[in-house]
Amino acid sequence: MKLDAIDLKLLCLLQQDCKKTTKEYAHQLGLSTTAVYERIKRLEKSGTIKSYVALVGKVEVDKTFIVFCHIKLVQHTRENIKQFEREVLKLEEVVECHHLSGDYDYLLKIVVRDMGDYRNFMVSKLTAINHIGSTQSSFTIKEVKHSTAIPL
Amino acid sequence: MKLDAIDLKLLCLLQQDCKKTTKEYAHQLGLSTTAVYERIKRLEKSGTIKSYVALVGKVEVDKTFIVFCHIKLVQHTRENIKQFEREVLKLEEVVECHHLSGDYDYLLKIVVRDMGDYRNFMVSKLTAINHIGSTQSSFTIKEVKHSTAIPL
DNA sequence: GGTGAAAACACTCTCAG
DNA sequence: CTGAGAGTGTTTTCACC
Repeated sequence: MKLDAIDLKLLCLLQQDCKKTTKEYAHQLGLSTTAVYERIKRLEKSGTIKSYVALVGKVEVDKTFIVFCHIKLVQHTRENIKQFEREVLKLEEVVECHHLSGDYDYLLKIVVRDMGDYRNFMVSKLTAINHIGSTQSSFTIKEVKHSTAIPL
Repeated sequence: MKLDAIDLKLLCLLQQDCKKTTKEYAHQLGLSTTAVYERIKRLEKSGTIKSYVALVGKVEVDKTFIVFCHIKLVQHTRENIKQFEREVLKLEEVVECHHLSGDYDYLLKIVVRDMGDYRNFMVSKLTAINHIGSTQSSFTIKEVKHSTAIPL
């Protein structure tokens, strides 16, 4: 879909806070509420806006242990890749999984409570998946920045 | 703050979709709308719910090039670390920055349009930051999984 | 494509129990 | 936590620019 400058500005606002009133967005964009209302509906229907979600504080729910785990498969057959990805999707602790270029095949971002929980996750869930050759985990000492907004 | 089982269930629902009506959450939780209304307000005020945001499709806004960039600093003085982190926060293309354990010091997640834009970003923005020793970039071939929800 | 008003509706929020 | 009521925002349509 074609997006003009106002659409991008609106998306920026919605990526920061989606619970304001249409009136307020209209004010910030210098448009009428109707115009903004219709733009939002259009963005929703076109799939540009995928969903509206609540962001939860890691500290408040006691899930502050973030791990990045690089994974190498033993063999890169189509079947192995498919099966690995299917299994990873089932693991709720894995919040992101990227098929990467470079030395390692995959990068997983895992969110758990502490090192003990991570060990349990590794032993009973992750390494239970077939075709994994090797893994390398790095732990987040400090989350310097985290944004869910796509830069526009 | 203390969270009971209902709070966690409610947070799960809100992490998936925050635009439903209180009535609907009440129905799914088997409570009255008022009870759910007050729980949500409590979660907001305690900071457990940090914000409500729109999630935007990468494809639809033409920002499908995701890069993970490992960074090593030349020297780990307190001043270097502070300055590096301050500079990184200013870069809108960087959606995540983690201070990591292991070989490299930082892991950055960068979202741009294509390889050309990434090169520009590297040359004119990232490498302009002081104290960077070496970098290593991996490109996402496929985003297998991406969730903004913390597993609860 | 945008505006402004108005009507119908639904939800938020408060309060008494 | 419940249920009902008052207040408010959304949603839709309309005539018009």
